Amino acid sequence: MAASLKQLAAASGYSINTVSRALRDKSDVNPKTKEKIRTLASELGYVNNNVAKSLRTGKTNTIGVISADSSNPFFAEVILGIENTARQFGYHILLTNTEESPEREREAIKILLGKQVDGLLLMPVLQQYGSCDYLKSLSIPYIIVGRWLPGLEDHSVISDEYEKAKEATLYFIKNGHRDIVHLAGPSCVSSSVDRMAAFRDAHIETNTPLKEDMIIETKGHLEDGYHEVSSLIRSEKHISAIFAFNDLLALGALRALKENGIKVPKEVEVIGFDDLNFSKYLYLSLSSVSIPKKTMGNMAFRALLDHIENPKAPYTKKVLESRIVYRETTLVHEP
Amino acid sequence: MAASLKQLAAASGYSINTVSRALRDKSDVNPKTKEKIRTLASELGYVNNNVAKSLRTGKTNTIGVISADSSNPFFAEVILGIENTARQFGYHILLTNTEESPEREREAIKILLGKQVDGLLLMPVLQQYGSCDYLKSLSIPYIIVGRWLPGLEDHSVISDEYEKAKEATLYFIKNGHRDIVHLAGPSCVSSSVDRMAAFRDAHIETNTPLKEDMIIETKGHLEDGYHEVSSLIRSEKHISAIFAFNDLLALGALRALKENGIKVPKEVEVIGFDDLNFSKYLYLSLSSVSIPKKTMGNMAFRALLDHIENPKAPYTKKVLESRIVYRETTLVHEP
DNA sequence: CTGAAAGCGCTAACAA
DNA sequence: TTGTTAGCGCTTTCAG
Repeated sequence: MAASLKQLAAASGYSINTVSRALRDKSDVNPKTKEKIRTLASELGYVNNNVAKSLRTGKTNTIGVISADSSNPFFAEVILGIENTARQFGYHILLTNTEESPEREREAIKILLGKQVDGLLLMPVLQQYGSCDYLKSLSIPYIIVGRWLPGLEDHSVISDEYEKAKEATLYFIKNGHRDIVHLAGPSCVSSSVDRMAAFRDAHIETNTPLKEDMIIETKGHLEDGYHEVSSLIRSEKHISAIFAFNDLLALGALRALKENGIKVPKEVEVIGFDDLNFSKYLYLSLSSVSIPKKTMGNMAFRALLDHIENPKAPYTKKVLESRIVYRETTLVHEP
Repeated sequence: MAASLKQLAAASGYSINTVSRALRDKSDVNPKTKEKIRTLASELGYVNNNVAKSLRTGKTNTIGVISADSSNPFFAEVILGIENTARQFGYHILLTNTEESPEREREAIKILLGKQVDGLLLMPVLQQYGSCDYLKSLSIPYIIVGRWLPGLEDHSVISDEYEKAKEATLYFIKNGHRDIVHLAGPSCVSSSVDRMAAFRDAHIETNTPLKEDMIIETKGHLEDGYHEVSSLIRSEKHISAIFAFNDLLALGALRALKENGIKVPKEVEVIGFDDLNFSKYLYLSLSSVSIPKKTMGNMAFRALLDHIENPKAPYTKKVLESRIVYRETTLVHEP
């Protein structure tokens, strides 16, 4: 196994160079020679050693993908979009998870740099001290997917979530809701910040009083939605609507409401975020802000590729349009 | 950026070799020398070039992971288990999706071999012609995750799904069901084969008549469950229970039942497979065969690692125990 | 304890 | 059209 150019050269009588050029279909090799070498290569099961090639060319055709948790359906979809597009362009992805830990994020970047990836696609956490500086010092291109980092906004491929989060909140307010709970995401994530800000701003702009204890920070997990809403109900606080940072939280919340005999959407309306694949198939199809996840992954890779191929090109922020899909967890919805 | 050993050597006055050995904390380097070199390295932002290292050592500390669709929550969980464990052992994963296409599977293997991965973790499709031969000819170790391939059973890390699928079907039969629909998975996947066989065998062993048109092959997607059950209902075929190849199909089926005003579990009982994270939080928490997905990924990586470190070790099939979780979509369930 | 030299497998510049 | 040579950055003998 693992025949090398050297062996092909020995077996064919040509030099290593000629074999290499033949295999890469260079124009200055005699077609007949190519043919001979080609057949020999496939007979011997030759596989080009990309490690050696990369060392020589300085290109690995591999990018690093750093996500918080690739099993989260949102990230999973984005990553699929990335992988599909990358493969199409002859790139492969090295995947790492950080569980939103800044330390692991740093470490992941370092390791991926060591592996000489051609670029980085990351969903980073907001950090206190100098993480941006670290990124800024990178010599390879990088794109931030679905999030932003202060000072690096131009590196983002992101959706218009602030606008849509506000629209969702305004929907509630206009419908007369005054006790809207916001199940927020982790504060170290830019999307949490944006969605929460939009939630607040919608209240402020409409002069709607907002009780601070209606904003509940979570890690964005399924169980969080369930537990937080369960305990909210137990505390007998009045809830008339729930705006969730993501569909997982919304799903947990719906379950908690159901267990407590609270009718959705009559007594409580619910809007989630991300529009996961299963959301429209739930018993009560979930109203949600629909983010084009695969497209986001696709665009992120293409943006990265642009910068890999043209390192001097300036970065520009890319904003994808999302839209609210009103389904059965809201009173007003499409049929 | 990208300081090399050479530059560190020049800057420190030591030879390349000494710098290399110091950085790798070899015992035969003067501690003070080490210290000097270390600080210099971090000042210059030295990052070890793993491509060069791999070329020299013949190890990449990277494994290839080939899945059908990493956005499918089942695979996503397994992959997370793989990635977490791999990282723990200093390995990284190169992820590729095949969408159950044999051609893409072959191509993926070839590319990953070219990238010199130290091993392969795959969820392969059953193939007609000689795919096993291809795998058998590989010079690197490989483990088949959650599936099997004829003749390569020893390479599998898998769950006892045949047994549990039979148990689930028997549950239905014992409860008096005679019109049990099986929403099957794609026939090119071993788990579909096993679960369907178990479904049949349970009927045969209990002398329960089984109508062929109650077995419906699907691609295992959410929409398939919804559409197949919808059209089943439209055709006015009597259904009293549904055994789904996976939870996604079950979820789609539940939605179809709900839209048609069919009560679960009173009129139709449903059991899914995989026990996805969200299944217990559904409006009707879903009864399902619970596969330890992360553990499976974990074990698969460890098995692979064993063979990477000890290439001569014989392969042995590893079977993980799964269990049926009876929830609200079955009449009998835990509280 | 440190250094010199070889070479992993490949591609690219240059010669023939 | 083909071959020679050098070298990517690292680790690994082997000498000193």
